[in-house]
Amino acid sequence: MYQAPRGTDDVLPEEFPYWQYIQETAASFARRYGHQPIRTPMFEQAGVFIRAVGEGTDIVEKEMFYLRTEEDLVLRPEGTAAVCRAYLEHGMFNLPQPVRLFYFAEAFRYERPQAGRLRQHTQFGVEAIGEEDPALDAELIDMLWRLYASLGLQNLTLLLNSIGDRACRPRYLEVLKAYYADKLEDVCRDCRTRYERNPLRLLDCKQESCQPVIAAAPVITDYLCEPCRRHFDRLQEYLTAIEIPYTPAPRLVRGLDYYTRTVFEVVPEGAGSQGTIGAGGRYDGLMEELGGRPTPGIGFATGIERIILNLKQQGLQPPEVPGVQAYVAHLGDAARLPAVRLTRELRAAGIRTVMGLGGRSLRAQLRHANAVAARYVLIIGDEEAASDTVQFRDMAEGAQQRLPRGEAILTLSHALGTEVR
RNA sequence: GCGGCCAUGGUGUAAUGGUCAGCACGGCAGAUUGUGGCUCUGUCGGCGAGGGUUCGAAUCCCUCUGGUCGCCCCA
Repeated sequence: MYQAPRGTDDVLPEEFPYWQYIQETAASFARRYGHQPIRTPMFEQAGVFIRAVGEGTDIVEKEMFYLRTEEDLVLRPEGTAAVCRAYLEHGMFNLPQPVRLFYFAEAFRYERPQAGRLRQHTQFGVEAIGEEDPALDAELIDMLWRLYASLGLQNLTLLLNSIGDRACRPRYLEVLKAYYADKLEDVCRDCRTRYERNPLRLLDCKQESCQPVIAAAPVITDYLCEPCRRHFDRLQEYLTAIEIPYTPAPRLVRGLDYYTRTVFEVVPEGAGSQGTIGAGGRYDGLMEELGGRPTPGIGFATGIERIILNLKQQGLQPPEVPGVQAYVAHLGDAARLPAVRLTRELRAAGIRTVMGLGGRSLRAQLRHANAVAARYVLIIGDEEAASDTVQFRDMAEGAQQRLPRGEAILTLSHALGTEVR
């Protein structure tokens, strides 16, 4: 038997209420903040991500799905870089800035699957490009935070940090490396590698043995240049003003190289390693990396599957999605065509309808109607077919009456509270 | 990419080397002429795949596949 590929999930009908609920809520939030939808291809030239996400990152180095082509195409491993490519390609810098966008996009990463970590997952992403005002940072953080609240998620923590920019980060990294220089024997092997390749990630090490070293390490926020300092201070001012309870996280860094200044992450209480449900940050250097003019930007992404995981853990149910409203049961050869026509008419009237199939007994059809939770059943037999009437049955009440066909449709529409079109 | 645990019908499970792999839920059908939910009866359907050990394997061993937990990384 075939199985879905490793690390992928089928989303079955019973799961769809979650998806619909989250997507509708998220889209409505994005629009409320002035954002418009965008959709980019599932695959891109590999360079888009190599340039944007960074050559030394895990995503680029070992997690991209390369397609079998000569063009070096890869399945999109994240959303931001692709949207920035589209921004440049379509000259969106000619639009009123900032350009505010949102999207739902599948992302693909070749990783070892775990609960909350899939090879294909879906992100709700939001980007605001072309403005560096920290008030914009605050807006996006606000959107993400309120979205979770609106979905009913509890006990979340918003971690916030600034990782500086090209002006001040190199200086900090030197300080950090100087600090680590005489401690390399005390830290784990990975950290020794990080020391050479990506010192910022030293702070992110989870090894027990490295914690004391990290705890005493110099903190980047003490080394921010004046503009970054100011940006970060303002952002915190704004967040406080709009009552977003953030937690300063001076050691928070992110695994994508394009981030500058603001970075943030939302984690549930008691989060494991797959805990982060949403994260983002500013990427003021990214457009240049992709060959465009210097253009600031900020965005976030949140994983739909992880949101669902947390909704379930917290016992939160999505609103029910409507099911079948009417069922057309029929028996006898004379009722065959009238039943098909009636079904057609009901659907034309906007009523969600299914018809009994397979020439089954009336008993079987009613049982079926009950199983698919149809509230009303319209029954046509020989007599009804001959007189152009139907038996109109309310399954919940158990009441039934014979009505002329047209009247039955009106009665049904009325009962369902819908208008016949 | 590293380490641990796990794998029986669609779902949840029982059977720890030896009767046709049992049960529940579920699907379908039936319980007199054209009426659902409850009940009863019948029926459908399984040892993840491939090797090996053994007289004999769901059960022991190996490989693969998949899941899961921790690490790494990330949404």
